[in-house]
Amino acid sequence: MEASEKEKKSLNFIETIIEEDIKNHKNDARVHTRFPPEPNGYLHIGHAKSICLNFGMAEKYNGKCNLRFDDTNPTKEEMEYVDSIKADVQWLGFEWNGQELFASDYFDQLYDWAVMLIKKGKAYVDDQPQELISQQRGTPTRPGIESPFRSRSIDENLALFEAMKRGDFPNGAKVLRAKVDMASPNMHMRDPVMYRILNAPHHRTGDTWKIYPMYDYAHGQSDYLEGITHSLCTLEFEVHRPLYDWFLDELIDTEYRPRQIEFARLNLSYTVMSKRKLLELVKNGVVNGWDDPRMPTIAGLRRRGYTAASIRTFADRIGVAKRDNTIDVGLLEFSVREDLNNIAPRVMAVLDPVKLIISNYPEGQTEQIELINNPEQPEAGSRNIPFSRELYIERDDFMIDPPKKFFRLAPDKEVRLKGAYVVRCESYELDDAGEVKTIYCSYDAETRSGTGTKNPKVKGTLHWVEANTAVDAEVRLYDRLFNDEDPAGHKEKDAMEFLNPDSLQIKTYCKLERMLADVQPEDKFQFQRIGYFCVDKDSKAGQLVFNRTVSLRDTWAKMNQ
RNA sequence: UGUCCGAUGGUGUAAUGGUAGCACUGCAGAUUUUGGUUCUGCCUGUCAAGGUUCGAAUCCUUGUCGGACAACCA
Repeated sequence: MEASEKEKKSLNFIETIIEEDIKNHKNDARVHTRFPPEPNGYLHIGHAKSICLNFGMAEKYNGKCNLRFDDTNPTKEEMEYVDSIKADVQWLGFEWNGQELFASDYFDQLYDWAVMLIKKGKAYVDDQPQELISQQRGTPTRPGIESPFRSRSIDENLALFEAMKRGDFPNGAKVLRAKVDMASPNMHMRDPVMYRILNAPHHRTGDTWKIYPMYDYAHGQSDYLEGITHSLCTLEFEVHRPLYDWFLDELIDTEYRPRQIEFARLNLSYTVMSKRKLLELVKNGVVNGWDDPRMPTIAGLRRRGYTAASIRTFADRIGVAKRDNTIDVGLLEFSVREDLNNIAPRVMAVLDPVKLIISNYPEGQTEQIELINNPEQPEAGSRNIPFSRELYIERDDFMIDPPKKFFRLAPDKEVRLKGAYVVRCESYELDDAGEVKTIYCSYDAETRSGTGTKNPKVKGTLHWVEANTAVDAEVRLYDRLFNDEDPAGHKEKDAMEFLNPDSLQIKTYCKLERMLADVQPEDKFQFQRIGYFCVDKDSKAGQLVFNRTVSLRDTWAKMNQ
């Protein structure tokens, strides 16, 4: 049955290719992918798509997936990022094949191959400065012209390249170029640079190397050395593919060949995704670091309260194709709500408290109210919370002069207090500022939940917290960082002009039911009727801090828009 | 005035020459001691024009629109 279900499910274009390759016994019908981040920044939700794809294909086809750091540029890369990337991949729930790998593991082999290319007359040392080489490359619509050093003798090239390796020249003095075709309509084939001189220590190879390979020269061969079969990358590398194949053609002679396949990167509405823009947000202090809960980074989403499972489901839902796409950020929110709805314990929390006094409830009396922990999970059981004469309810749940469809509390109106009694608003008191200070109600002792004696139909049920036992907390309400659907998509305006000034709202005087006094960072809850919240890493006993992951669907708020 | 890639409801994604489906969103209703969840129903789509074919989202031609490419970045 499972097999027939699998057959029915349609394939994305990558799965189609893979299944075709398996059928043809290409590369011994192996499937081996890799996730190849450059360790120069934090992973974001776009990387998550790639991670889920690469690891997902390996899982689905009983293959393997490597984690390989593309560390060919020592001036940009740091060990710190290696660690954060590993942590993020693991948190997402994936296990890479063996040890993590590095392109720098292959520097020796890459060098030998470069020498081989020189000997074949397919590579040469160019002495020209960067600007000149750049000029000679032409433009997409005009062919380039050949470097005067292009026809150097093999021996000279060999000697020069070795001298480059030795460190005889300053940065930028020379480069090694592949001899391909300066007239190619593909810019990347116009004698691309293979090696540049970089007198910089590498985070793994230290001072061993003075020259470092370029991405194009390193990536395909790294894939080859690792036995990668399907090298999945984003669309912008499409034009690099002929070069990817060119190096492999010149260098190797086996039947096994890795194949580069490109897919469209993820774009999310109301979000920026480029490393540069993300860095700008951090550097300018718009957010508080890479793991700010408003950031689309894995670390940010995690701190925000997203579950790994919800991100994986999201990645499944958005699919994979080659056309440019912008996913509605609402789909991400839907995915996390769906997961949290199933797993998050329900608790009572009042974010904007106003005192409610039940005038006819005996002073000093307390009773225990039993509340279901999670209606979606009967086995999660129930708990008791105290109820007494003085409670807090949400300010929004009371209106002096309510509109017709307002199902909550108002003068002379009745509501049920969740799990407890039906109360009727008798009067209210304002403070000097004209804000509601206290609401006075009466209760009907026979309406207690579960007793069944009396169950009047009331339209609304409110959450509440017992005043004396409530614990205080700070709650951080997050909203989208940008007000514009495509903040980075404007030619004339910078994304930063569309920043949402209300992306963070801090509630300082929240009242929570007492069981929340003892929670740990990343613990997740549904604050009944409000949304999903998780404990922030800033939280301490006695100084609780919660982040709003996402609000509940709110048809009432929608009606009032 | 180059090369390559792409175009299916509002947003994504299927249909691989044979009934345009699914998800999200939106709308309407049912259930509900969360205005949550769940359930039901509905709206909305093949970029255009030709051609091939009994039959085209799918194949061909032309056009239109969008994207990528000119780091010693990845």
